Amino acid sequence: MKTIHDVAKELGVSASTVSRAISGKGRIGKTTRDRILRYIEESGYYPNAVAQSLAQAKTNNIAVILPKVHTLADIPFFHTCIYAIEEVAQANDYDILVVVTQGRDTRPLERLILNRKVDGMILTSTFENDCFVPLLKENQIPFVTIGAVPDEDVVQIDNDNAGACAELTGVLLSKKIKHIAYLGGNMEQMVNKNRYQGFCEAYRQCGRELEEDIIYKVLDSKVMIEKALDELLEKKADCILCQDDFICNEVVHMLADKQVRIPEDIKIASCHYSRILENYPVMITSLKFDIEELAGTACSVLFDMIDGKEVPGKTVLDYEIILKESTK
Amino acid sequence: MKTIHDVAKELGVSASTVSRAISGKGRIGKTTRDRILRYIEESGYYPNAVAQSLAQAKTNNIAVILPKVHTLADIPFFHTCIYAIEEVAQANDYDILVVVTQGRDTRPLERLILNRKVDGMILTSTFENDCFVPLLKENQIPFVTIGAVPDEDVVQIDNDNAGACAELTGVLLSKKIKHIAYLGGNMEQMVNKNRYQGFCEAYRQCGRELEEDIIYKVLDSKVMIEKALDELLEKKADCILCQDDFICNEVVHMLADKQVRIPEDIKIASCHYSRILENYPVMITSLKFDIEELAGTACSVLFDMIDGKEVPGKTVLDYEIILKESTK
DNA sequence: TTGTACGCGTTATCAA
DNA sequence: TTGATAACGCGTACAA
Repeated sequence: MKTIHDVAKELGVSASTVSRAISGKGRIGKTTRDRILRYIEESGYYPNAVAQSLAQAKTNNIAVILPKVHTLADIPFFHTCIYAIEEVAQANDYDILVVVTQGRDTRPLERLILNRKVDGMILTSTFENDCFVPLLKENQIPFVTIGAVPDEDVVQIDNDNAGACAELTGVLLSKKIKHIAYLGGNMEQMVNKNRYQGFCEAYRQCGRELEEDIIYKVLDSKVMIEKALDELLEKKADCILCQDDFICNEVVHMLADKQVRIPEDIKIASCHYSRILENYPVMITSLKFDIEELAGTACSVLFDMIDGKEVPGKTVLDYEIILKESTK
Repeated sequence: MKTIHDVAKELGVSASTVSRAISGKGRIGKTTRDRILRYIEESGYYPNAVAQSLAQAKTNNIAVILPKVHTLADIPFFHTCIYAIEEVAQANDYDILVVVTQGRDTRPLERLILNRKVDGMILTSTFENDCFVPLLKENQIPFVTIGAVPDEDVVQIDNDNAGACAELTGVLLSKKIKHIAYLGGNMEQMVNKNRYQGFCEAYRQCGRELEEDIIYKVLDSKVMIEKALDELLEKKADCILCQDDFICNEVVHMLADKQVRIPEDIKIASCHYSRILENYPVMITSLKFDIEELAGTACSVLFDMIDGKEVPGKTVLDYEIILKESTK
């Protein structure tokens, strides 16, 4: 492989002149610069990224931190995050390094921090009591989160989950619906917590009392979902608001098994639209977020941070409410 | 950040001694080595990966090349690839760099090659006339493919798609099934080509003629699938073999719309089991491949290549035939 | 405007 | 067994 010295020698100039011609930094004569640039083009010289990284203490890599997920309902979100981030990164001459973390195991992240192979990181999942955030702060790693965190001085990009859920709930309440059951799980995840807050907020705004007996907040298995479902059907709920598509998916199938019709017997809405919802005979009312924009924005903001620019502490993105037959 | 020289100075030894203590390479006294190792442990020194990369011409990174996919049927496969590769990489002290390519656009790959940020690559998708393979060969990049390629001297890890499809077809033929319709799309993808070959092979082995009029090989849109479906129903096919889950998914929904019952009116089988198949009222007969093993093996083999070890030209992994009610 | 010399942090070669 | 020194390839003050 050809080095900058080879080019310099072949052109009868010094290596630093070649370096300047490439980077555009520092003064350099127009003639020589053009000559060097042309020669580089022809000879196929390309700077060694690793050597650049060492000299400039900048890798042009960022890390995308993913949680370990396996359910069909969760996969598309992170898939879209990866693809959207990769696209923005590519456009900015960055590469992305993907790291998977499991639960509260911080070791993969610690290793990544020690290795210093990246200039910044994107957390694609956030928890109320997040163990990754303090680690990154301590080590002064530039990072952004996709999703909210309680910590105010963390740069976060989020959809307005609370607002969206409040509006959706409000719409449901404004219909002739009497009893909305809420089916949620894993309240440590910020997204879920915010959605539930929005749900409560809508009740407050309408001056209605929450019906605690048909609110389920810790459903983390199919068995629990089914139990909750049986109960709320018993209690004559006339609508089910599902916190995410995993729950929604289960509910739709269980209702089909039980011969309960949507929306004739009970209405259904989900707080997240993923493609999995396209697979039902009945279209589901849901909240739709632009994940590409979410992740792409997160990436752009991170690059600004790395460049030392001023960035907003929190970027809140919009949502859409998709009304379909499931709540007709 | 502390460097190896800092450690050396603080310990009153030379940098090279410290380096030897860490790497284990070269001779070093037991006493000094232990002393250095202990001190490193306490003081929290950690070698700079970028500097190591430069000195050793080894990045300890590999790239995972992904095609741009968006359908719910395709996403889980690549998701599992990423996660499985990341796990094996992590265990071998490697990091993975994810790059997305679109169609036959080789620029992302060219950029990656020029940058030399990785020691090797994994192609997660293969085509009959692949434009990435020759590029990597020319540039002498160590790489493996997940999926087959015609080029014999490419190291490839694949499931026995042809064999699996042949066996599945054989099973179907051995039942009282008379007319199997074949629904396929995008024959440039090696996996699809091999499945079709398996399908044909099964007919040959049974001494039966292919029924060309109910074989569809270029279905790349919902409209085309629906047209094919109408035709084959007209022609009294009694079973449909779907080349992948995207097609299977469409077929299942279209049949439901048309009030055609599975398996009473027509039987269905798919050449790929993904979680999307779990979402139907009727379970689908299908081929099941262990994607984690597939991708994990690909990664291990690549590491062996990078280490200069001898590796098998082609690794063929097994499959399972899952017989369900859809072909009862 | 250009060239020289040194630093980035590590490994490897060669003496001692 | 250990230490000095030279790579690895590039960027950049500083000098010319």
